[in-house]
Amino acid sequence: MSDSAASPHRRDEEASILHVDMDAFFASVEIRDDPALAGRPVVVGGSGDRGVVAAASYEARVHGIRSAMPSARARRLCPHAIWLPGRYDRYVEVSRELHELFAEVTPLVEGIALDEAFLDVAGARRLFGPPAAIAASIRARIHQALGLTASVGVARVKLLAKLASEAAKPRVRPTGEVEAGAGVVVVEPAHELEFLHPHPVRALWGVGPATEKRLARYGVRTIGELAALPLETMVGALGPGLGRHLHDLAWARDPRAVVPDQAAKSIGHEETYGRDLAGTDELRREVVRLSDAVATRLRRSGVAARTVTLKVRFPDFRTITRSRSLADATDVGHDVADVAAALLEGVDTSAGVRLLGVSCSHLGPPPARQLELLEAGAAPTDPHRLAADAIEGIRRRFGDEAVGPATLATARGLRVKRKGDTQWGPRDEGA
DNA sequence: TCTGGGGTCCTCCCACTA
DNA sequence: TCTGTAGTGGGAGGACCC
Repeated sequence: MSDSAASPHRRDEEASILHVDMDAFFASVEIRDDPALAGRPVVVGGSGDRGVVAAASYEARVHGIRSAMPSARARRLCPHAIWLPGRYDRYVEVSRELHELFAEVTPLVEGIALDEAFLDVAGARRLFGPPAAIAASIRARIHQALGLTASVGVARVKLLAKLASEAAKPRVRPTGEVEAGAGVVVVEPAHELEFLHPHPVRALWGVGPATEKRLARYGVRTIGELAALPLETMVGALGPGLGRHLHDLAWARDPRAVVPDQAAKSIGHEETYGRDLAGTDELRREVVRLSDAVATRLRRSGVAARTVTLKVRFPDFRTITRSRSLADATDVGHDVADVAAALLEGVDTSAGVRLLGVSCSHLGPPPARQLELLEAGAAPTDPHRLAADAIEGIRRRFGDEAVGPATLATARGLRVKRKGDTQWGPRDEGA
């Protein structure tokens, strides 16, 4: 038997993928920026009744508070917690600094969220040593440069690197004490299944509440139990796509590479309102506001969209989407709003509206650039586009609130939507 | 327990076309 | 011309991720 047959993986497939995950990121940034918060239960998230927890310090987690938990429940669990609304722009800034540190090690960085990324360090070994040493040094650099702590998982494939970083994190003991984490956990290729199989199926990428429930009907609760199931059974239970995918993951087969700088496939905004919206005028105004924000981001990203999707959530939480594709791609707020408003007209909103969303997909080069390709020097002649160009120029100089659709004007200025301004739910109207 | 925002991907259905 | 079929793209919705 050859070496490659005796071991589960080829020798060149070493553990060289890192998953770096910041610990309680948003809360930690707040505590770092205001040391008076240190050691106290800090919760970042929407403080209103319809908000959710974005991040909780470990002192808050001791009380059972977790991210994505409804704020009302978190408040009951820990009434004396310190609530912060979150500063999205600040987290983006810190995340950028974090990525600068990653770039010192490898260009192969795939950002997953503001606070986590995969790094492929196979090519960095000659300069920086084995992946485990790179992981420890990145962790130390983050602490030294940013004053924040991270947990790092190292493995041959993404799935295992992610589970390893989770295993490296601090945790709350049942006694309520916070136990420091290992900081770095390496899953050696020879011990992958031993590490993977005791995890619950929910730990697999692609298994949420619905799939977990379906698997439970087959008596499958752990990844090891899932791995023991024949592939045909998995395909029968979950369909060919998901069934095969999960079966592979359960055997530590995860072919996904670390892919840096992936272009966005859609750009959108949605907002849950503190009170349900009613009335055509109010809804239409919100559609214009969301469309304006989406179009602004399209233009700043240098793309135009062919499909506009409107999302409506009713007071009973039923959610529908309606979309329409255009003959020509657009990045003009007026065009997006026109389509979104037409879609809204086809929806019965008499029961009220809890959430509205507008998103754009099928992204490609903007019309001006398409024209340029055909006819160098050609200028756009569409009046809405000319207006949009002018608005963009003014906003770049004087800020987003300087100019915008007339329908958004109020006595206190323009009500312009910004990314991250209601990230974790509507603001507490009493606050 | 009463559920955010910004995304991606997959599946199903339907209409159109060859 | 009609019918069956397969491929394709749009639209809708569900599941999932952080």
